[in-house]
Amino acid sequence: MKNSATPEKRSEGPTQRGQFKKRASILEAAAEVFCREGFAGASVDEIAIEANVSRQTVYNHYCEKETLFVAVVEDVMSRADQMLFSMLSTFPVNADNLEDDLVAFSIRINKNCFCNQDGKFLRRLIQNEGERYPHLFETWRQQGPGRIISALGALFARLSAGGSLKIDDFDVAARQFLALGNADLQLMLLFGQLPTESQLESAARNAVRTFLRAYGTEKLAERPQLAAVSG
Amino acid sequence: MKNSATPEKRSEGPTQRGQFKKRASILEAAAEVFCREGFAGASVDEIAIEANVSRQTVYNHYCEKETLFVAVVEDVMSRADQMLFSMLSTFPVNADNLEDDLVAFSIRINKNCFCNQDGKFLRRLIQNEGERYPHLFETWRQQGPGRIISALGALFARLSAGGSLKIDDFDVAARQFLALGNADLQLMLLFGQLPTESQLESAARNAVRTFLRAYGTEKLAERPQLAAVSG
DNA sequence: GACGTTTTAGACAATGCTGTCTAATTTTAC
DNA sequence: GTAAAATTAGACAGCATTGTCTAAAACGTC
Repeated sequence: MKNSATPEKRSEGPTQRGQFKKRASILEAAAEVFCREGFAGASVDEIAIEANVSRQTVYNHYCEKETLFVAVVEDVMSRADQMLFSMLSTFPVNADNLEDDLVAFSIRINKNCFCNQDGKFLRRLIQNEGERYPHLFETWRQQGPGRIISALGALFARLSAGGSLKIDDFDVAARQFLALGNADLQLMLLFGQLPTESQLESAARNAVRTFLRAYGTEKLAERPQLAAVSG
Repeated sequence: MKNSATPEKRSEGPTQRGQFKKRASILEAAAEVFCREGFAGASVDEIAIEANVSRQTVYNHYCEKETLFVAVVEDVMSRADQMLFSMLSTFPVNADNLEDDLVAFSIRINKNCFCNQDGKFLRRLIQNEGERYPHLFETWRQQGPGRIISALGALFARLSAGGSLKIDDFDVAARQFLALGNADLQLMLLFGQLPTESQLESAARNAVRTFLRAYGTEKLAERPQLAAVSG
């Protein structure tokens, strides 16, 4: 009874035993190649080679290129999702040292959500294929940015109620916080480059400083801005 | 002497007479298709059909798909460039009504640079092919965002000297101004959607309000923020 | 109307990619 | 060690695409 492993239409390939290493290796390689070449430009051969796997094995696990693509996107999204969750659940709310806390938070969210390989993948693929696979990214849209915004908004609401901030619209402030945190990095990110530690640091400092100038209460001393990121 | 119109390696196709309509039509269609499908996904046939032109005509004007792609990118970039120039050269510096002036400017720069078809094209293509064609986009990087930033920085320096603003680092402030102007629109832009007039308006209001809270001098009354953009 | 140029439709070879198939080989569980 | 499951290399058909070529048609200008 050969070919019993052939994946049916929506099956997920070899089902029973513990050969997860191949799957993981395929997913990882596929993410790399899809990110580099786009969906149309990526060839299954290239992915198989980069995964140290035969092409047939790829087709054993994922019946079509598109199935593989969807699996990769879902994999990256779920990783990004749990990363985001762990980040939001550990945010310190000390209120004293608010500036340093916000800087640390901005650095962490940039490093772990926007400025890593997964963030690059999602940005690129959503921008390219988002219109072609509306429902595939729609869930991410709600669970990713949507949850960041509302969690940040809730945080700002608490800080506002506690008197550390003075904010009218919490969601607007949340979007602005994220936008300011990317202000110095956007150009590099557009070109696919990832920032260094010190670029992350100075971008976050500049962002938080301006954010607190706009929304902070009168506790904050005025310090000079850091130098711009050349990127 | 047939085939005298065949483009040599770097020639630009049929040279003498006034058949610019075909060229323009090809460039327009190619921009559309490259933007929609990416470089690898776009077929020359598709472009020819969308341009109402035979495939051979495309090859008469541009000897390869890549030649056409470079021409399209340069065309879009030059259009974006002169649009940017006309925008920066007409900025009003009244200093009274600073808020409304900045709002109008933010709307105009978003509408004419980031949130139109050319902006969408450049964002998409740079993100996808930027690493593959480094020098092609490098000039844009300097002449596009670079000039916006420094022109805005210079403007802010003037306003700062005149006492309307209080800014430490003008380039940082310029980047932040642009980032704030996009804060409410980034998600739509990522998904390839273009904002409506009223979304542009409210995004700009929110941005300028926060910007002036951070950098304005004490002339500004406090008004409530507008509702968030749902897009 | 004549002439040179441009455009067109279609055929064409070369190439690369997708997805299938097969038969041999390796891995894994027990 | 054995048997089932998974992997491999390779060949393969089908298809789309790129870029070339040709001969006919359309165009523009004088």
